[in-house]
Amino acid sequence: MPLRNSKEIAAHAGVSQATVSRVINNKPNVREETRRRVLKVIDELGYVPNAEARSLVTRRTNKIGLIVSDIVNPFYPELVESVEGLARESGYVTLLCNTQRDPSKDRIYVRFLIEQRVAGVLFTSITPRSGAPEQLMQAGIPFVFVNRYLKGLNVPSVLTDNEGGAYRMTQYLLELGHSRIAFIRGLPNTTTSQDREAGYRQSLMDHGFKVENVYLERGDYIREAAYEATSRLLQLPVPPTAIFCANDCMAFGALDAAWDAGVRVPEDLSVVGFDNIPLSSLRAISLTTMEQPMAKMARRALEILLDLIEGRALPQDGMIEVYEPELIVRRTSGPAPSSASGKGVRSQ
Amino acid sequence: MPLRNSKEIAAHAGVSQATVSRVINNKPNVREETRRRVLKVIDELGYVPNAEARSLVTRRTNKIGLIVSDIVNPFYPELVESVEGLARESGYVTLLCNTQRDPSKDRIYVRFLIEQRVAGVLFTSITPRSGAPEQLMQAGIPFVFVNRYLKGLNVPSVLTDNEGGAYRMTQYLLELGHSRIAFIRGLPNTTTSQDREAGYRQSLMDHGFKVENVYLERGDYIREAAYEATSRLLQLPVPPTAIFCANDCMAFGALDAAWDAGVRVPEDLSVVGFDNIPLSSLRAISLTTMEQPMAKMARRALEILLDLIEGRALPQDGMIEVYEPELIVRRTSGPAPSSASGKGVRSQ
DNA sequence: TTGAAAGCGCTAACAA
DNA sequence: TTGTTAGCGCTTTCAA
Repeated sequence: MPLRNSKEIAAHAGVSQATVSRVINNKPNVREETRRRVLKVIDELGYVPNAEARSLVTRRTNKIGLIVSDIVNPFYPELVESVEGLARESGYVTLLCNTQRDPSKDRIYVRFLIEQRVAGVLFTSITPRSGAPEQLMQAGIPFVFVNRYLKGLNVPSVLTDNEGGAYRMTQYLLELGHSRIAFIRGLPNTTTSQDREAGYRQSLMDHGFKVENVYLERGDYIREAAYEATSRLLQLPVPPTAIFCANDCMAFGALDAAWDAGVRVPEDLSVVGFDNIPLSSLRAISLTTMEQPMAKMARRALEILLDLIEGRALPQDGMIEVYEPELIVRRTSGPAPSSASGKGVRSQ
Repeated sequence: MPLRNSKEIAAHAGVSQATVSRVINNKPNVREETRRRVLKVIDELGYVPNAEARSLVTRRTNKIGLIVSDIVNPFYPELVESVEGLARESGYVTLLCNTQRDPSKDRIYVRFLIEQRVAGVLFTSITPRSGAPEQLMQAGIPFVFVNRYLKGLNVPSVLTDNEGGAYRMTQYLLELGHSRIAFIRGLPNTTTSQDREAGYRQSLMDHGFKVENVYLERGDYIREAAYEATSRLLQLPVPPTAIFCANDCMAFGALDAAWDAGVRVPEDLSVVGFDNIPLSSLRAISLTTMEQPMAKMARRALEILLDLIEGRALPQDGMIEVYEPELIVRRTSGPAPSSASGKGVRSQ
């Protein structure tokens, strides 16, 4: 038995379809007794209004698109939970789009979302030249960036001060006496990785150190790649005494690589990350990292999106909100090894 | 500038709306030249068909609902990725519903999904008496259970042999010489927790041991609760020598508690989990656990759902597929301490 | 091969 | 307070 429609409800209740519409939308000007009668029929027949038909005539939907690059990266679930939770509270349903770290999927997903006539889109993992923002602009659908953003585009964005955070993290390591600090990059095309690298570079330079290319590795924000990168770093003639990973996931990979190489952390090698994902606080990991207030940022980004959708705000130039990350010192970082002059840092 | 509609395309191309419809749906019986002309106009005007209007007339949508209880639990993202990925490949968009471990939200979400007229729903975290299955049945919307299921209801389900897995895990610990094995339950209303507990009990009994109530604790599938539970267990006059947690997340909490209590793992205490989430393989954790092939199970569950949706199958009695979990022995489990006769197991 | 017309389920003017 | 009517954007007969 398929679903009922409002015409059937109207017939059963002996009223017009318009009155049924007024009742289900809590509109005024319905006699109390009529309302009760209609509600009774709705309940008895198990009627559920059709949101698609409603959207067609009201020209508004209660769907929002959420695009993430890698739901399996423990960084994203908190963000997703936050967005989806607030969306539901606000009457919106979330269409999840997981691009599996493939920027070319952005276009495909955005096309999907436009077909669905979503009210707005939240990008957590935007990359340049995807064409996705242009598609949405042409369709007149508002969107907001969170986490990553695009430089030079006036899109409302909620960000962490990645450069400042990385600067401070690097400074923290320098103050511990480390002079050979490696950096493992995230995905090349992302502002998060670029800005963190910039902070790392600036901090080194400001403190009188040179950026050594051998200490720059690529990790693509994934654990396995960071494992490989760390293995390479540890085999250098003069290995680093500290490794700064552009996110926590990669730091986990780095810790594994150090473990397998017999390098003690933090005695021989300091490893630090960025994000402070929930697992980083496990006693057995206890990763030093920069905490991003992702839940808060995600909520704020959705708030802005809802303001845009519901006409409470217009996208203005430079609507960018920046949150400061916080240094969380745990047990994977420590003073540079005293014998830190050459191969001495390696215990194997 | 809002989006175009097919009428505008028709006008610009000098054809009827019906022809535009034929073109965008790749229907036959359109002259090649006409097709090209229409496609050109579509491209120029940036036309994107409206899925909602289409659904209204075809009476089918390409939306599926995915209900998870706790996206932040690292167990779920893999499942979500798998479902969402296959859904997109099959032309469906996924509406994500995260109940935040609150079964009463099931009803609210299902109502949402019915309003959206989703083509089908995948439950990963069903609990009894939510009313959600009944809602969907009345609406004539097919659904499938994966991970958790409901006994006595003939709903297609894709499951792990939780009881068998827990039985084998308990046996493994018994064979290591443990006689005081504690069990930390998951959420009470879930078949996963109940079945794992049943396997634990059966295994103890089959090997001539009694189930001691003091060794049964509640952990609700979350790390923090398992931390507390473990702390209590370790303070018992005769503490357990092994703790079997109903999922990996809780095992992480147990490891933290042991750490804080100065109890060595696995020398003084073995800790094992269930799931084999990606982080369990970290060297610093190295958790012994039962692996569930979640990605595979999720894909299979969605396949079944799509078969149901697209009429390739009917929900038959007992459409239940069971996968065997696999014991992964790592470093959190070891022989029972030889001094395992009283307080000796505690090092602090 | 193409077009005209009807209608999916709903809301919103307007009229009563 | 309630009903009538038109129409949102699309597909689908049926006829040409």
